[in-house]
Amino acid sequence: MRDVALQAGVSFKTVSRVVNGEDGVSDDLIGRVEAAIALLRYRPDDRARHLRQTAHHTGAIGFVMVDVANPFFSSILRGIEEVARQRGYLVLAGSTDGAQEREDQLVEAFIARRVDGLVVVPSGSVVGTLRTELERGSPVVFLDVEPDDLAVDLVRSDHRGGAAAATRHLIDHGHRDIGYFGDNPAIYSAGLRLTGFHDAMAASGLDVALERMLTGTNSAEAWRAIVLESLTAKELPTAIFTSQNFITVGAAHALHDLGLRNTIAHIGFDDIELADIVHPGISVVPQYPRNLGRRAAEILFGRIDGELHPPIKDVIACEIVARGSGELPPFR
Amino acid sequence: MRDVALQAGVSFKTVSRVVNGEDGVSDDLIGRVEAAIALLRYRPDDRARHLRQTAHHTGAIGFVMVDVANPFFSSILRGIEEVARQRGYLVLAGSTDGAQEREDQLVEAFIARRVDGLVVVPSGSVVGTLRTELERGSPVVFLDVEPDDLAVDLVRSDHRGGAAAATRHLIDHGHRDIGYFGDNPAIYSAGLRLTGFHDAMAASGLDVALERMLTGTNSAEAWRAIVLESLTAKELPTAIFTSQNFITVGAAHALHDLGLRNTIAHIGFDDIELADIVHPGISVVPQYPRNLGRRAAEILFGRIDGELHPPIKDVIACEIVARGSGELPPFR
DNA sequence: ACGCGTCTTGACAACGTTGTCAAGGGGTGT
DNA sequence: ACACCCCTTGACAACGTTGTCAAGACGCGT
Repeated sequence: MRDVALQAGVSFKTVSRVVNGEDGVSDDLIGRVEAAIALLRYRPDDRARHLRQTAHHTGAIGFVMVDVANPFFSSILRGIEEVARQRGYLVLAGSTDGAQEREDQLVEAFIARRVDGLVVVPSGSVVGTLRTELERGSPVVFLDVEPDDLAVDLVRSDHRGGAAAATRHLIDHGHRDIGYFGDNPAIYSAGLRLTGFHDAMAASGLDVALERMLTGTNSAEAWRAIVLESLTAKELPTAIFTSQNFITVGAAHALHDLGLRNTIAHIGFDDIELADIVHPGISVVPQYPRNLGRRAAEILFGRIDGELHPPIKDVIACEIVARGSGELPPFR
Repeated sequence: MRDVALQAGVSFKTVSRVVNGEDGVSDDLIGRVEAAIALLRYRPDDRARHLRQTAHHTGAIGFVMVDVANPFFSSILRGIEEVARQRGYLVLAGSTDGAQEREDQLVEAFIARRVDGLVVVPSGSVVGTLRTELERGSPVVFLDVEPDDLAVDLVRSDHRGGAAAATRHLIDHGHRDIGYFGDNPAIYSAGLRLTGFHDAMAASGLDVALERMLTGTNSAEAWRAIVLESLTAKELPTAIFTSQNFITVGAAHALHDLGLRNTIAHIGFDDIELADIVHPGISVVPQYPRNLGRRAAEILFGRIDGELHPPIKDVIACEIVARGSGELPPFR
């Protein structure tokens, strides 16, 4: 900016005025300054700009998720981005892979860059940097995961209700021996889904046939192997519930490998591409992640605008999409 | 920082020293400063930090893509993030939806925040803000799209070769009437894939049976309708090539709707979840987007580190994954 | 007791920008 | 001709941080 001022032969305050389109600058000077800007390829520095205007916002929000490569999260990100774009905001995003340490790093980096707010899918309980940030009063909206001891803004699907509905769906189709495959129940959503599964089983007085829970396994390939191995026991369940998109894909592959896709009923949490052209179609309890993201961003911007109402809890109901695999009768 | 200094009864320079872990501060003062930091919940401001150290880097790179919700791009982002994380870098990312205006906005916003470099999937020809940035000498790596008039670092798949191989694959299985579905060929990769298709057809002296190209259609649902409508003509092609993941999914659905999945051969560009458990499996020419992202980020960081070699052009070869649908014989 | 070096600490400028205020020029009303 | 006001322009401080340098305290050798 100094260079531009020198080139145009004006004070750098005048350059600032031109850059910001303030009026009260003569056409002559505007022309000279613009010429100098083009000549020197000057670009204003938002860091300095925001630094000076301490009261104002920085035009960026952060999104801390588990893994962008998971379409569930990238769709959420897309939803957040849509809302942010309308407001001229930028979204900083990062994947934690479920690691607390990485979550702390990301939150710290975002805060150091002075984002105006955060949408977070916490990895575990809310401790460390994130908790400090909440205490400082930074706008934070939780997504998918509800911290147990904090009153915060929250958007999530009804994991427990959805899982219970899915399980009941299998029971209603005559199944008694139902297997469950899910992430480590210490993960909030995974825990709730397991609880929902137990809810429905208990309500019908059924014992759980098979339960496999695993930590840190986030590829469909890994789950394929796990399900494959689990279903080679002599006593097979007549139906399975898979509590997450990668698991559903892995299990579908495994059932396919074993030639059991028409034998063992299957219903999954999260929707999946092509789920309706396989045969039988894969029945699921879909979430609508882009909407989750949009909603979270809307709440966040409300807070950024200074809205002070008590914490919002949006728990979005889940309904079953029946495509065939979840409606198979028990094979025995 | 001033407040922390006041609270601890030291100069703010001493606080700076403690925050940055410089030595030459007595244990007594370190203790007092740390207590004050905890008490006041102080967080350093990276904007001011980087502003002062003009020579140094800001620890962020930008990624401009078409749409994060497309797994192809979110996987690239993930790859970039992995490399960035190792270096302690943050990734700013944004979707353009293929709009030049939005691309300009994003590049401008990233530059205004002084990212150290950019990975870009340009929407059209390289004009406007991005071109100016290149001229200024900012490190930029192009991904998936090669600008026609610029010598730049580039990572992409061999769109033309891959499409030609896919088409030849169909021809080798006896097909003569082959239909093509793809994005507007003005889009770089779509154009090359169409050219590859034509290459293979021409090499075998075949006429193109059916060609549908569309602009701005980026949902599988929309493509399903388009393919559905195209395949109700009396004279059906015996095979189709779909040049992108959403199109492949849409076409698979459409073929399924028409009961033609076992009749019309089908091969697609980009891999797809579940492509191997449908029947027949969907043959594809996969890309490995996470690797593309990693590679682009590595080149970018090389430039950021000041490497000066001539532009790198990584054109990654594509091979066919045969799963059944691409190996169906002509039905007539 | 004095000079010297080392170690700790602080004062101040600088980074690139905007907010505040004052100075100068020109026009208008009397 | 003079007072007044408005319009344009610039000087300077401030934002939160780090780099530079100097000042003071302390220990050691003579």
